[in-house]
Amino acid sequence: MSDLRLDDLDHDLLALLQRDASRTLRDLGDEVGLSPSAVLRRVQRYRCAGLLSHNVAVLDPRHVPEVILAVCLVTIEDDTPEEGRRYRERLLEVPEVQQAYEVSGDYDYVVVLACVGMRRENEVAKRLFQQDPNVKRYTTLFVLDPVRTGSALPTRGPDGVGGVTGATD
Amino acid sequence: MSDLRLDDLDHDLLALLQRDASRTLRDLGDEVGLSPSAVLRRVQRYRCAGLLSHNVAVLDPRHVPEVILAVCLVTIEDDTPEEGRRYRERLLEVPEVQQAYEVSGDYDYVVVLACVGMRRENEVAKRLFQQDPNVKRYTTLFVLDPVRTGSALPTRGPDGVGGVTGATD
DNA sequence: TCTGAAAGTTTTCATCC
DNA sequence: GGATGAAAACTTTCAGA
Repeated sequence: MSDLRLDDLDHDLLALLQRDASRTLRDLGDEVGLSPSAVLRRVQRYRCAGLLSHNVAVLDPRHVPEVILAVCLVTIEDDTPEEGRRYRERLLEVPEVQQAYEVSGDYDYVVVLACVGMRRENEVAKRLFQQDPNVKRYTTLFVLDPVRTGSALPTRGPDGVGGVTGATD
Repeated sequence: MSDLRLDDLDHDLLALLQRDASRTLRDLGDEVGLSPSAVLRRVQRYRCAGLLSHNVAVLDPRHVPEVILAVCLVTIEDDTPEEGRRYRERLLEVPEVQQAYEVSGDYDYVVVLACVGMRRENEVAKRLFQQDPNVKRYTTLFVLDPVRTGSALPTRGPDGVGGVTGATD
């Protein structure tokens, strides 16, 4: 794992790829002022470093009928690290768990569920929260409007903050 | 906007594409038992219907140093629909707002922030929550462990629930 | 609607600047 | 580091079953 210095072009490319990964190397190069092969060399560096992990297709939720999004705020019983590990494994077993975060503060976990139909939503909530012995209490916030979705990460901070590390193979 | 009937192969393909959109048509076809051109025809149907919107690159947060994820739970002052619209616009102006949901229940908005450095995190929280006249109160849950991230949607429910609609162009 | 082959791009790599 | 040009691979189209 070594440092991977990123210049402005790198930050731009990473932002573009996080918005749309289907653009050609030529297209990307035209936008940032580089040849296709120069873009490729940089992209390969990101991949080798483990910074760029993979590409995913994004579905438009408006075209998946009956899809329900819900944010669940979970408080767990005081438990051992081992029990926590097992609870996270149980979360990962359910494909409708779109996101799950262990957090600090007023709750212990934030879980985003994406289900087809309210019936499935209830099944999942029952399994993961009501019937789970590790869960003390939980509350569900149903999503009325997904104002913004995605998993884009910024790569640079306000000033010089934000070098990037990656494995050098 | 018309119905787009999906069979089991379609559900499988959509799940595969949401996991990894870089696989070739041949590769996908081999996995589900279809020729590359048959896969292409189906994928084009999803795109024309608006179901498949675009592809994005996923960064590994472990290789973006100083990246901080936080889930903010926001309660707003009673406001008009117009004020709500303007608040959502202010959220969308900030690139560090990775996700934002208007929700029902104990809070009004759930906002996921992804920032490089705690300093930037504080700047953004100040701007969007502390200084905003529409916000009554908010609480921040810092992410200790991103157990699962992503934006994958299921396309089928427990039983026959979950036909898919899309625009036919 | 699928298969299989042909045409057109894109990605990739070696080479040079 | 970046540009150029050739080779390989993939996507896309189309005729035929």
